[in-house]
Amino acid sequence: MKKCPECGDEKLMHVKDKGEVVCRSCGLVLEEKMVDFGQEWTEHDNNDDSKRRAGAPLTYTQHDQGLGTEIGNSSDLYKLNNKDKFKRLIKWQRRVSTAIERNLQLALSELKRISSYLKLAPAVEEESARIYTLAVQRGLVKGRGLEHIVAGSVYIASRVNDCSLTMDDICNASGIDKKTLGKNYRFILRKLEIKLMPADPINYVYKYASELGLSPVTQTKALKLIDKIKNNGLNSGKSPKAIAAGAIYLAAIINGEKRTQEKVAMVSNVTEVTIRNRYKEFSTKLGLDKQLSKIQASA
DNA sequence: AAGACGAAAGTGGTTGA
DNA sequence: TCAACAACTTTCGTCTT
Repeated sequence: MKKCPECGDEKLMHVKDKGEVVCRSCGLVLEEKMVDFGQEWTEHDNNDDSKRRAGAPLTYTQHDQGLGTEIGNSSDLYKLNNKDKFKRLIKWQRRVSTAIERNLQLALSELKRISSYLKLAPAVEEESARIYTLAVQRGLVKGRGLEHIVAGSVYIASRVNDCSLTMDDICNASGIDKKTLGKNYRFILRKLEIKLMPADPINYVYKYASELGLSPVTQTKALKLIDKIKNNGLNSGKSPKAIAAGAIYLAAIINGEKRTQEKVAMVSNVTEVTIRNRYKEFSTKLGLDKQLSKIQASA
């Protein structure tokens, strides 16, 4: 059993889908982004080639998924048979591949641009490309800006993958205003019948806490608060950013690492008013107000 | 002077008729 | 499609430390 080098505790936990191992007591991240490079099948005898694959993996980030084949003009067949037939084939391949593929080429280069600007994880980029490809195939891009659908796909992919990108981030990267992005991503959701879970405040806690320079203890305190908030149904209908910000503000005070509302508002992109409303609500409804006024009295 | 507080008015999203 | 509603924002004056 592994121990946490920080506090020596053995209670380690896996954070879902993130490939991280975190110490339950102090919040230290021990391992992150673990990838298993081994093969995913068991080899029973050395001659079993049935599951081996060849070639590059399929990817949606290339317009033909990396599988494109072109009719060449130097093949033996070309030389042997009549040339007219092959010229016609080449011509037709070009024609057929134009509409959707050219669109995809353009869109994917836009996606690459956004992706590198936001430093997206490859999995998120891949998912964005997949969603976009589906959208094109269903003809959703017709009559709409290509870049709008790209931005929408990126937003959906980031939500699906629980990475803490906000609409504002995507807007900055793509130069599209929030209203348009909102319209388009919901349009894609509806047409592709994708169901989106509300974003989890927990994903924002890691980000905000590190930007505020808060200790791991405070971070885990905030996570525990969010747990309670969820159990008491205080999260429904509220913005996950606001919940994370409020919980962090409260956790920081309780742990004697107080940050000003202004600073928390800065990193979380919620207003001080909202942080006040949330943390007040949390402290009263979770019965922390007495503890809180004690701390504030002694400060 | 900085930070916290809360009222008032406005915005955008959701829901239900 | 429209109205009602809660959450959130913006702005601003006041209070506290």
